[in-house]
Amino acid sequence: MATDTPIDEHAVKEHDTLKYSLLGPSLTKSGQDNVDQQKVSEIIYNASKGSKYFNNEESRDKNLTQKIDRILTKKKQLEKLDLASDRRKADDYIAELELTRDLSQWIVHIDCDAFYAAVEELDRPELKDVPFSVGKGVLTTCNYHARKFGCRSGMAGFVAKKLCPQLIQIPLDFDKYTAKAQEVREIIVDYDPRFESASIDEAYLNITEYCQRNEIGPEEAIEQLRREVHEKTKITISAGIAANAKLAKICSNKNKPNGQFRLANDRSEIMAFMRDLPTRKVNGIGRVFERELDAIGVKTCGDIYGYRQFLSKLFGEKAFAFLMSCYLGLGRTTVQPAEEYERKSVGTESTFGDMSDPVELRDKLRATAEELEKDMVRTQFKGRTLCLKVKLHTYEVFTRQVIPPKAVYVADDLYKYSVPMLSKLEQEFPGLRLRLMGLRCTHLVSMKKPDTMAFFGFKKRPNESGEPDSPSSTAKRRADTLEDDDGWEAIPEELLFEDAERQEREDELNELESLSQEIDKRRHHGKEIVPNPKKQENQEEEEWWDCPICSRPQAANEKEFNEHIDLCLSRQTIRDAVQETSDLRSREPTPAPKKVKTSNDRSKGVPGDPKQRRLFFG
DNA sequence: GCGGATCAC
DNA sequence: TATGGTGATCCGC
Repeated sequence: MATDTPIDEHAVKEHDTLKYSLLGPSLTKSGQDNVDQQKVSEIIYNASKGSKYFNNEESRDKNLTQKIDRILTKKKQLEKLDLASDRRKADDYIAELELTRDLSQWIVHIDCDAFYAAVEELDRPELKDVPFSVGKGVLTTCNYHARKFGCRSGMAGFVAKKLCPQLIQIPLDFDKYTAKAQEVREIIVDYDPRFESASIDEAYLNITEYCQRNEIGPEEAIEQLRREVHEKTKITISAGIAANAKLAKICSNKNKPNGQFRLANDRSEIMAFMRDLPTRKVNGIGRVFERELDAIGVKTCGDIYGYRQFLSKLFGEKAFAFLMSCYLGLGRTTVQPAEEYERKSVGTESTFGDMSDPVELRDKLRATAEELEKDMVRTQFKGRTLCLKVKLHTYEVFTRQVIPPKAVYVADDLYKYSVPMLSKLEQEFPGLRLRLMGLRCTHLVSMKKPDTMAFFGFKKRPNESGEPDSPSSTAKRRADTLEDDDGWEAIPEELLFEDAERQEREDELNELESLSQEIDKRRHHGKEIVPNPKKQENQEEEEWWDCPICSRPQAANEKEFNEHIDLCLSRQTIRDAVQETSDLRSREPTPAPKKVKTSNDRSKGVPGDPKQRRLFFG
């Protein structure tokens, strides 16, 4: 650092935080110990400087600095007050948490080392001794040779090339990684049949029972597991063994690659372990929260205790509870198959060259809708809410959502109901120019029949053997029956609308659907109402437009008219009536039975069908 | 409930 | 030449 030039101290600080941020989210990952971070940071900074990406990062960094200033101001105010009751509240909570401590399980987290790179090396042994990355535009992962140069996942390819000019970049082959991951799973299932896939290359196991049954210690068992995986798949894995999932996850990073670490199931050892652990090592504390905590003086999990009286007021109740569990080294001791988690959304998004032509944007939206339909069919869901995501050419991200009159999954519907959101954005940001577009369905309605029907109490006809369905046989069937059988009894009469009423509601549904189409046509392809404000002047003869929904005349102002229509469309009463009708009509009521609640675990893993899980950064 | 922000992988 | 995709959660309004 130049010390002879006088620089505004504040500017230097911002400079540094930005550089730190530009280093990327995987800074704490392994393989970086011998890297000169200062030099790497300088190269990344210079390679990025002036780009739109850089400008956006700079802007985000400034916002965060302001947010931190507000946090510090608030902390100063709090310090003037009597926080005895807050401290007592925290102490009571700690005592309460302590009662939940469970040291009776051996939980293991395993993590394949540089997984994608390792799989590629098996196919192409010549890669073993040279630095290479998987993924071209952006690195999804890279081998340990490349990491020595400062290359890491999430980094732009051209930046990585600056750090390591001889870097070889090879394309992704997701099917290959999935197949290899399956080989690994076939081995670990012997150690815990209910193991939990956390991603394509990570899993949690509870080996308590395995160790008891085989009269083997946890460390020995995991050494054996790792050896077996290596022998049979040629993949090396790292593992952490501890009393709960949070600790196991931290431990698996301790002796990476190809190593393991055990933290004893002992309260004081766990407390000592956490005391010196940097906050960033905990799953759920990222770059932002790390900076916020650092600003108030919390650098390690042990530091949390001394600030317990401030935390809930500064960061909220959830963060308070989470931080307390970090200080104590507590975490979940349950491990369960990923399929038993409830999926909450299905979505797709893609990046492209800057695009601002309204017709092109609509084509892109249509293509996105078609992609989403595929995923909705594959996962067997409809969505009650549809969410449009855009990223401007400046990298700013915006989302907009609507509640269509019925649960949707067909591309035509996805498109139909998302186009108005796009049009609105075009009004909001004249000359809208995008680099990314995405669609996502939430508030999912399952299209899988057996389970949902059982949940609502509809009985299956007696099966062929004549014996009634036991709960266990129902559960057993659930896993693999997706086919559309029609063996359900008629829906009990009392659950249906009266015929006349049902007919009426169906009519309402049909009418509303055709109305929506009409609205869409008139808004975006018709002559009376055009999204392009420039064309508006020519069609100002009419003073009023009739709302196609409520029939009431509205001022002939495009913006207000659209807003009125949105209001009409989203009227709760219509929505509910239509939703109920369409649900009953298709005999798929759903909300699938709530399966698992995610506790105060701040980790954001992606449960769901492991086969479909996409993982990019190993 | 909506939209922005953060996080994991 | 020029910085990802999928999914989850939390917060402020």
